[in-house]
Amino acid sequence: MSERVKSLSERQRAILDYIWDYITEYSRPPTIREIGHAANISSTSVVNYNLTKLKEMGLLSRDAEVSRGLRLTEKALELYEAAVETVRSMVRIPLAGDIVASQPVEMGHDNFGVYDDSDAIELSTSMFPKNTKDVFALRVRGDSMIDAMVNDGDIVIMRRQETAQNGDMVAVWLTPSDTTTLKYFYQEGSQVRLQPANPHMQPIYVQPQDVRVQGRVMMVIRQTA
Amino acid sequence: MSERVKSLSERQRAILDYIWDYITEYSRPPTIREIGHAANISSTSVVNYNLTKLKEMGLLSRDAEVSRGLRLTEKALELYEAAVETVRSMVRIPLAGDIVASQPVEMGHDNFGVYDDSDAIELSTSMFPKNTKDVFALRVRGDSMIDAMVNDGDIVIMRRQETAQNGDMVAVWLTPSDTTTLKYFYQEGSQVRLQPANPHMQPIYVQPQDVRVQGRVMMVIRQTA
DNA sequence: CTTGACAGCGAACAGTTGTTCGTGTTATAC
DNA sequence: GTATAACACGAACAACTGTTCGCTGTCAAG
Repeated sequence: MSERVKSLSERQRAILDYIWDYITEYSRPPTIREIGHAANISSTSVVNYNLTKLKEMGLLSRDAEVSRGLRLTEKALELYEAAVETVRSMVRIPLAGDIVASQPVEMGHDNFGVYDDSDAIELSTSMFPKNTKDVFALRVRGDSMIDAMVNDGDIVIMRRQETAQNGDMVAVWLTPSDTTTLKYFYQEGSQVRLQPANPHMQPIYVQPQDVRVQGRVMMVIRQTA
Repeated sequence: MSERVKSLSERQRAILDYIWDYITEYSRPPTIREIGHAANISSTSVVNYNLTKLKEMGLLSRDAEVSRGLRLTEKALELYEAAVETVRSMVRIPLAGDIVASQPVEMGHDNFGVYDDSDAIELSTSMFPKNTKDVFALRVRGDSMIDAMVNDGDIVIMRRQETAQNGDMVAVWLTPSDTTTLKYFYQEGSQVRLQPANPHMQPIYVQPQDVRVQGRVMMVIRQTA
């Protein structure tokens, strides 16, 4: 995120700052000329030029031929919005880290409670009636879990446990391939069937000693807006 | 407060509603003519007249001689955010029904607040900073949306709106094939690109008149335990 | 040295936008 | 019946606003 910001020219930074300030103060986006005046740019075309640049960086979106047709994107808002977290009476689940296919799930055994407060997921107790001990959230990195219908950026809420019941969706560490995947777990006779969430995909069968259950997936959340 | 609201004429109510909806959707206030068009008022002066009335009632403030110089006051915001205030800490979203590929999304226009309490999703407001008007949840039936990485039984939380910004994930009704799908929306020149959430899949290109945006997908939730 | 990308300037244009004015309609009070 | 206020209409205007175009200057690559 911040490396993108580094590439901002001084002017673009000033423009972005002004847009943010203006919206904060007036609850509406500024005009091109207002931006130009604030950034000491005499020509509207220069403002337009830099706005296009900012748009290409994904920091704002524009509605063509609409007065004040500017909007800051989520990416831009992140730069300005400090954590406006307020304390609420509900389940607070630490966003403990990332989950990637190439390494085991990090189980924050020791650093429990050391997680950053701003990085947490809040869920209503009605959706989480059970106790929340050993429950944590992980953000999925990469699209290696896409076969489990879990995408890059999704948040997986799971409970740490080393065993699984049939039908549980679990995060498992596969020793032979050294990979982490999310699968439905079925103990069948002497072997284990790992069933992808995507019903169009075929299950894989592994030996119990090659499977290390890391935790049970309780929920997958995908925020698109 | 409410006696003041009673004194709103039907037109003023429509205008205020439109301003609220517009700001929610576009993050900028509408113009006088946009208001007039939405409220079936042919003359800008009539809109101006009613805006003055609304201002006198303290429901909005205006910046003279500034395009889109409208702002809703706290008093007006109360009218729309009242529902959220009661719960305070979380948002209660009606589970309005099912979403299937073979028919348009059902939009519960009128039965707002009449939904069954047991069929609702509760989310923390920290995950949902915006207003919750026209926000509802649908349970996905069938695996026809699997290409959008949305599975049978998943819950889609969406906001009803008929337009989309580039990059929004939307539920769209495709006229030629009579199907509903979830796709990322991109207006590109004279055509629309619908990008599947699964990055391994190819986008489809359609003509704007063949696409009917039903709503914006704000979140997808999958409960596995 | 030349070229091309990048950044910027100023001017002009067409469409948009808030404002104002004269007029018409309706309902209520006197 | 008429006066008054509230509400509405359409037209016109000046200012505002996004867009486009030709041009200049800088600077690193070839």
